[in-house]
Amino acid sequence: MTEADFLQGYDPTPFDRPSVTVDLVLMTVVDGRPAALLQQRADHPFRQCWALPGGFVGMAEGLDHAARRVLADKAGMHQTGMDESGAWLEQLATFGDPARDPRMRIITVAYFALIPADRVAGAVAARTDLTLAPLHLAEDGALTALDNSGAPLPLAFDHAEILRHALVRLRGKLDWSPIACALLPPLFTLRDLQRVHEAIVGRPLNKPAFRRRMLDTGWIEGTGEKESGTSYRPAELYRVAAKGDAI
Amino acid sequence: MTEADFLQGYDPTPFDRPSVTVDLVLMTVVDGRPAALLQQRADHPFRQCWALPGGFVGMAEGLDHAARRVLADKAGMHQTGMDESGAWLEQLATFGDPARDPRMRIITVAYFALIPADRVAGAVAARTDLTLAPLHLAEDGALTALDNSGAPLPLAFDHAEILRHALVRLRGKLDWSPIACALLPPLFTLRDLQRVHEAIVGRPLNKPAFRRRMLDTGWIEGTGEKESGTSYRPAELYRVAAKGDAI
DNA sequence: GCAATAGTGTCTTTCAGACACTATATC
DNA sequence: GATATAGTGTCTGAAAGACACTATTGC
Repeated sequence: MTEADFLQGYDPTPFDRPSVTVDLVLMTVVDGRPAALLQQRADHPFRQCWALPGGFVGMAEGLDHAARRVLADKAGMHQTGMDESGAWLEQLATFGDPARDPRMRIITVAYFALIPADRVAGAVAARTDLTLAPLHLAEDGALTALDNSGAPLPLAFDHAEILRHALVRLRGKLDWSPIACALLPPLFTLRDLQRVHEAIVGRPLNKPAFRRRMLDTGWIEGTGEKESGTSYRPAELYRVAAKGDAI
Repeated sequence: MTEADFLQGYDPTPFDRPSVTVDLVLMTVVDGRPAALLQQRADHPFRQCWALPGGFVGMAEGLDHAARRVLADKAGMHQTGMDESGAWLEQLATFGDPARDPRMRIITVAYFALIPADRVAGAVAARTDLTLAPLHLAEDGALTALDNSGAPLPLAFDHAEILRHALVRLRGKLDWSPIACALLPPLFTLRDLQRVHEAIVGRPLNKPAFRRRMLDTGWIEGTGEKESGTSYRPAELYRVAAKGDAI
């Protein structure tokens, strides 16, 4: 029997199957702190709790595609120019505890997106069910998302755990990938980049050392242009280098 | 309506769903090279090709549990003592291209296990459909699994891609986690550990520097015991320290 | 003593942190 | 010129690579 014959007679129906969703941790930096986009649930379960934007994976749709769709639709972003302009999207991990959703067995593939704060702010301001919640990682590893007053937000499902993974991953990749550039506009100064790094690692960094390190990596390149609108010496504008390594 | 009421009336059936499997990259070091356990397929599709051991995720079973079950069953290992003695198991990534399996939509969560070579060798020798294939990562990033004669093995599905991810992950974690110790017996010498590191990174390492680095991390601790059976000066035996950090 | 490897002392190089200094814009 | 920040020169200390040396076992 050839493989083609085999496939023609194959019955794919006998077993019960879990549902598969994609959840998106859309992170950015607001007021010097890492923050994630959360959506307040209108329905049970976990009504009124805050959840990551997500959606079911279509039967003919790849996982990355589903994540991109959630980024464009549910997260309230406009699809226009989302990918070209350097939104960082990568798979984070998959969460499949049988009890993680009380309705039914749902396995979720968590993704991790980075976008400059100003690109998200508009969508958040236009909708009351969305918020950019600052994240706080305690010494003991517990993660909390905070509201405007600094009080912890109630999180739905296992989303606190997913957020924790995302923040740990973001911190871990800072030193060996140009990931932080995805949180800045296409043109940025080294000061801007340093502030993003400081927000994520949670402590001040040494200026000359940071500058040396960034320029040595080859991740970014100077444009020769300078920023404008400052009342002091304007800094040079940089952009992500064409040969920035992926993954 | 309370959440309990909602759940009682919830109908989880309406949508079509993908199948979800777990695939296991069981890696070890053989003859100074990284190698992975592969199983030759007896059936279509990809008959005669080599595949990662895997299995469907049960409806009431967590992902980690499924991976552990595959490690114990399909990989031909005996369950006895598998976890206590430090087999490393962690989630790698999830692969869900709609066309990755010609039968139907199967999303697979890949796991990554590390076991000392001698623990796998017995199971492999006892079965003709299992092999420990040395892995070769080319300069251009392409991964090939080799047979005894050094010829590339034909790999099923997207398993070459999964193997590539596993080897890249293993290399990346070497420097900041005690992961390599999982490829050695409970007691080992610093020379053994260095050889494992050299096998994975693919180049010789400096002895004093390696020794300093390993002892400074606190990942391992000396036992005071020495190896026996050598015809030269016996080396001290080390073990993984009790406070070795996880993740 | 010989062979073989374990384990260490130390020099050099490299790189991060720290600090002070110079440079350049607006006002 | 005052001010504020950009950007750099240089010292110091920590850690890696390299090499040679001493130590300890079996034969």
